[in-house]
Amino acid sequence: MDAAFLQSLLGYNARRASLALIEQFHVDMANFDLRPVDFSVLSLIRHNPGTTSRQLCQALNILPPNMVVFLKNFEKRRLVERAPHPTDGRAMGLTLTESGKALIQAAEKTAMDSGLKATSGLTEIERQTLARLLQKIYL
Amino acid sequence: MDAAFLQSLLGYNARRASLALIEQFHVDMANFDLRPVDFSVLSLIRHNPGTTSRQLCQALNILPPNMVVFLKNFEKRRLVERAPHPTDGRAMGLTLTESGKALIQAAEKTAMDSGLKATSGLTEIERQTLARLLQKIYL
DNA sequence: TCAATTAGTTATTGGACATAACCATAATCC
DNA sequence: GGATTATGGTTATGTCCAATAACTAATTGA
Repeated sequence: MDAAFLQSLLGYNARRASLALIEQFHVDMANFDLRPVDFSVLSLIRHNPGTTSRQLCQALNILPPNMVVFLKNFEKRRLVERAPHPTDGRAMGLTLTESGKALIQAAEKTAMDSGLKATSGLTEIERQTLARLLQKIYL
Repeated sequence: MDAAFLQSLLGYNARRASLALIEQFHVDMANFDLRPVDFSVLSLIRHNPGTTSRQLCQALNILPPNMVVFLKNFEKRRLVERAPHPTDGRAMGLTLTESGKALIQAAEKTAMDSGLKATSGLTEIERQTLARLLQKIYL
């Protein structure tokens, strides 16, 4: 099967690689019960304590109604807590609970290892080049 | 918002870049009424006339029941024709109609331009490097 | 002050992908 | 050569995820 033309398209290559990485992610993160988007949200809260739902939506390109579902789920799992925002009465400041911190800390380590496993054919230099070029596209 | 950690993960970068490329694809391909997966299927049939549904499924990592829907749609639009396979009585050989050829030929040109537009911050060398590294992940 | 904007939420919809079960033909192997 | 297994294709269905519409409450700003 000749797929040479498709393989000349960056969109095709990016999508196929992305799916391969996500597949590995699912395997390695099974113990955490975290999908990629869950992981991203928790990681952002960890590194930006007190952030709001809206800020997370903008950072991750997620629509607010969907974020509500994620956060509600995190609260039910006692991973995230919501406190009144200090300056904006409409917003809620988001922070991780102790178990949330423990979970995302371990999950981040696992995610890094998963990425390395899925890109075992690349050198460390190539990984850095790849990350840099991909960021030039979406940032 | 500090997203430095997420940006160190290749999976995150690949997914975000992939979504950005697909978004541009949708804009530019609006006139063709082809989603990325439709485009990929038609392009493969163009470059592999006589191929079977199963071969397309394997090449694009699509499950057979979903491919049926795509191909049925293409037949309804008079873009693809199915003929009895010369050697396998179960299979059908897939070819493009004249209008199918005309459509995908124009669509391929548009898709290439779309990819260039979405990666305007990259040099041609960088695009080639990126494609090569991404293929190392999923091939 | 009051109109416009923003943060958050609820309910619902639509699309993409996966699963189960099935028929017809091919290939395999006593 | 006939039974068994595997494969190509199909139908129906289910699930998960992203998008839309509509709403409340609070803030901003002319």
